[in-house]
Amino acid sequence: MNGRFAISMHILTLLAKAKGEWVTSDFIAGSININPVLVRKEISNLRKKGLVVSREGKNGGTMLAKPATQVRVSDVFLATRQGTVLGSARNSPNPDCPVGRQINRHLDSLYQEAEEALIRNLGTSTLADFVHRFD
Amino acid sequence: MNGRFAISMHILTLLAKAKGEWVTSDFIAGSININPVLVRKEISNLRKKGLVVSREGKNGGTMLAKPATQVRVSDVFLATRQGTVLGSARNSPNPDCPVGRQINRHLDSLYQEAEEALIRNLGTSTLADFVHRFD
DNA sequence: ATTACTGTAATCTATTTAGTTACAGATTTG
DNA sequence: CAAATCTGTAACTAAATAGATTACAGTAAT
Repeated sequence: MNGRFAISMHILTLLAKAKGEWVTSDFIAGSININPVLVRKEISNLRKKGLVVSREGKNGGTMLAKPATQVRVSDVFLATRQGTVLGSARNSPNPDCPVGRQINRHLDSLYQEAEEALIRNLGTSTLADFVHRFD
Repeated sequence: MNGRFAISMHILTLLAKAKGEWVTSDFIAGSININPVLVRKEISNLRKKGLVVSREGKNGGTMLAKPATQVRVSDVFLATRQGTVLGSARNSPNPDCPVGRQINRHLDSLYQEAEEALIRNLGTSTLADFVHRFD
């Protein structure tokens, strides 16, 4: 995983704290200290995953699609990950070698089991729990 | 995590199967299908972590430093990871924002807990278990 | 009509990761 | 000791990925 999870958690935290208000991508970008376009791209992804809703035009912005108590941290993780957490970089091992021929398959199942443990852990807390950590 | 974990698991699997033989980086590179120098770099890291031993000169090579039953997959993970599994890319949030000021700290503890769950999972199997998966 | 937003494509830059070349040092073998 | 075969590393290049920027069309309020 990369910084996208962090950006999404930041966005969602701001939205949770602004309960019921439309928050602009410029405001969010100012808090994260990144470009507003990146924020909108990330929001676009969160919207596709059903976590937020947006409104265009003047006084527009974004808000949570559901209460923060109903968003698990694992939902955010699943929304932002690409590929696997462990090795994404895939080698092309030698098919003439007994180990090379099978290793990707075995690594895959190893990755999958480990990732399930990770997701189970992230599934034990919600966005609301995370927001409660802030002063 | 990146491809380094996969490369290290591949190396260690070959070493486990060649029990008691000095295996050359060229042979390993041929199985993984990458450059021998990359293999030696990775071996250098594994050696520093006490997982393998090497011998220079003619007929030299590398072998496991201890039985495959005594190497947990989590040891390999810990030997190859850099930074955290989840967000490595760190933003520099706005310190004037209450959320921006605290988020890195809260994300850190979230990451740490999740990573511990991952490591616990990887700690349940050994290199020997992994090697047994091969035909 | 103007202003303040979102949405997205296209492009550029920076960072990270992987691959390569080059060569010194170690050890065996003849 | 000389040749052959390895490791160990530094220095450099290339490729892949992530992040930033520009530009502009579309939408909604005033």
